[in-house]
Amino acid sequence: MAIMDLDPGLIEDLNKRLAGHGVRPTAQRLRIASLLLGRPQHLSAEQVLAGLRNQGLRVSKATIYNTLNLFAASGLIRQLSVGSDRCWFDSNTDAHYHFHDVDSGALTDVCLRDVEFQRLPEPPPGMRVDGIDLIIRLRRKEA
Amino acid sequence: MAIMDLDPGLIEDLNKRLAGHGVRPTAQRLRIASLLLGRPQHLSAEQVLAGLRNQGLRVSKATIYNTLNLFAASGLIRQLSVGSDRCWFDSNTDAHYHFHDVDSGALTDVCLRDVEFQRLPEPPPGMRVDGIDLIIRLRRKEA
DNA sequence: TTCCTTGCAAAACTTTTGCATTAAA
DNA sequence: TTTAATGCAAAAGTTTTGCAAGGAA
Repeated sequence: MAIMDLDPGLIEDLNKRLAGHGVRPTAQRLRIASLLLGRPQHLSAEQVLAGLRNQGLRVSKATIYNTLNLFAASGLIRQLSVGSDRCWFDSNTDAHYHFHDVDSGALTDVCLRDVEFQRLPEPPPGMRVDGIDLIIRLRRKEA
Repeated sequence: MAIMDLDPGLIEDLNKRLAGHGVRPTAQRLRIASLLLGRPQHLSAEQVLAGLRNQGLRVSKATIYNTLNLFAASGLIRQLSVGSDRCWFDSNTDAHYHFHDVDSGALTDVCLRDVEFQRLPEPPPGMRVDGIDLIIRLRRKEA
């Protein structure tokens, strides 16, 4: 399956997004981008690898990690640490928060305006706030 | 070094804390508790292991993980996921939040009353909020 | 005895690295 | 031609598991 099998308009669009973040758009990167960036979602490296291989593509694990780390460093995606094991790559880079269903592990976005802070602490001297990670842990309601 | 080398009052105190959480107070567990629970701190499993071995104790990695997981499950400590790699065990179980210095990796407590929410989202139907993890990422302020 | 805890080694799992090959500028 | 990206395998790091031995109830 060649990169040309993707919709040309989509390729063009992803090309611009990658280039706009200083990322050279290679075939593998476009593949990964087309899998991940299409809609807001949270995928593990393993899921991205499996998704591409299900399309019949030949991709290596190293390239997956290289690319996901590159995307995260250049601001195309966000890396989330939720459980203790693997981490998640979030295609939604708008500021937002998360619900975390502790039982199922599921992550759901919480949009920015559903949370308002009345008070936040001053950062220590010489430091500035780089971002806020808010995870609302959920459990099933007892009867 | 026997467990008796610990202050008897401390042992008694830890004994009660463990028992109060349904954890049988064995020698190794008391050792780990005395290292971790004495003051608010964030330690990795590796750090707990090294701390005990520095005291000349013979402890296995499996026991460290067994015990830390048991402590976390019984509410004696909290497990934190911050970076993507290892996780941290927090001896402070009071509700609180964290600063995370992205450059150094350092974690600092933010006390409950330094954060106030004006609005929080409703949990999805059938779910209840189990807790809120708030991590304020910090970077050095540019000149 | 019986059940639980511990140590040790090995396994499992996630992520990174080294290096040769390939592709792109 | 020169640099960067990719695949593969191996390595590194963290956490879990299997099992035998030891301890407590």
